[in-house]
Amino acid sequence: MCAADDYLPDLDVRVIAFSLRKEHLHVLLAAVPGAGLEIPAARVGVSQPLEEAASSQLYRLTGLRETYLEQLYTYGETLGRPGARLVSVVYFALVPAPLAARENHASSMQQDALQADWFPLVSLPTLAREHAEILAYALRRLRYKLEYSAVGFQLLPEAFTLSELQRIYEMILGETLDKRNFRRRILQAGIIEPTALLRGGEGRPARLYRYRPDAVAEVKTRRLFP
Amino acid sequence: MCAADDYLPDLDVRVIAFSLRKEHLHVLLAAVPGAGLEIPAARVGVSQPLEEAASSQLYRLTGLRETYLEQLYTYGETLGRPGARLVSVVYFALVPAPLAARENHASSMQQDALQADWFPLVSLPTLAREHAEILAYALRRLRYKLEYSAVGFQLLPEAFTLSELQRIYEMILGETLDKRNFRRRILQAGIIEPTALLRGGEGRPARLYRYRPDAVAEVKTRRLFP
DNA sequence: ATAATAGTGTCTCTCAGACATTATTTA
DNA sequence: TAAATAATGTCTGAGAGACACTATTAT
Repeated sequence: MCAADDYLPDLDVRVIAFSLRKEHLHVLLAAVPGAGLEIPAARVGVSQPLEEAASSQLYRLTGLRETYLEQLYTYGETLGRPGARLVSVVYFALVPAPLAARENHASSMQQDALQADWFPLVSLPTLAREHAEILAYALRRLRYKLEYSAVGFQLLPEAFTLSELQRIYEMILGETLDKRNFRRRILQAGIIEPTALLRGGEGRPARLYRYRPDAVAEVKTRRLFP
Repeated sequence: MCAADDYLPDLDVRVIAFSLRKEHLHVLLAAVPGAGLEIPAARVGVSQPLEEAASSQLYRLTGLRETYLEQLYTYGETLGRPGARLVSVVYFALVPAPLAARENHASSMQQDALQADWFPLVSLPTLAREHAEILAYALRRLRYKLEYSAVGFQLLPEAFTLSELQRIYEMILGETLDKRNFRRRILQAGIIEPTALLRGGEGRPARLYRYRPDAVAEVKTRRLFP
């Protein structure tokens, strides 16, 4: 035991990763022996920046870099033993939907190493400690962010159709949107642009769009108050 | 030295307190011997919730409870020595403007105990380490929050005139607002209500308003994207 | 009476929201 | 040719933003 222990609670970094799989929003959760399902955690190395710890944890989990990652909140979790403290800096991440081909491939291999897996947000199992509340807060923030920023694209592969994009918005917001209004507004915003490609399938082929890398991600929200 | 030290950076809680003094926005800063001016910090007690540590720090600094307090961000600060880490959970607080009578009274007594004092945001002295950036971020968040929530009232005493309220908005947003539009919108929002009182002075006396305690603090922002 | 501050109404233009039909493909 | 999905335009109502004068008090 160390004298300073009184004031040095344990510290880790956790990542809530959202992704679309099979038309539903999923989260990445880790099965921790003896504790149940948790938001996956990682220790922070000496003189390792917090965000980098989160980012390399996300790489370990998904095999992806350069995904959207943002600090969410810092929780002082109460563990079972009295006096024991765990401070978790929680990040949330948006992981692009996999192309159909690699869906059960490279990424799941990475996950197995940490016993992490994707769970659909509808019909979620019981989580450890306060993790259900933390996750609920992350989802609220995601919904809220979707309303004033362009963050939705981070959940899609590089090229996507407007119908796919609309379905994402509907899925996260939990309501249906008018097709014409949706297209008008999303195109006016000037953050996506058409490509020369079409995607075939059942019905008329759809034009593929892509996110404009030069576009400002955050749109200035109209001030309303006052 | 303890074996776990590698993974247990030092942890504290800091509070950025904004307040209006003499027609300018001020911040509370502490002079730390050997380190210069800092955002005031407090240790977190064993099994003390983070927010409570911040809230009692704010009480120590200002003598006030029940002020607006919100978690801002968690920084891993780099100290001088290599390998040394300090993780700070930073909160920001809005402290009501003092009534003219008690301006240099009870509250400054409390501050002296911790060598903390109010500094105007215009013409700010040099701060320790990364604290200037952290403060700039807090100010951005305050501006942003002002645009979609009712948080501005937290900087005023219980009763205030519409002109005073408008000056707060102008001061924080750094732009002038139209008087008639301001009044129309703030009254339509239904979060303040007139009292029976007037405040005299030079010129026509102004009606006093107060924040409606039953009002929803956060107004739903019109979705814009898309 | 003059200086200082409080208080009040209208018009225009933009944009969100509601709404139905045609176009192109595969089976 | 039927079924499936993509693509497109207009009208209306609400509200943001621009704008100038009258009212009430102290000096």
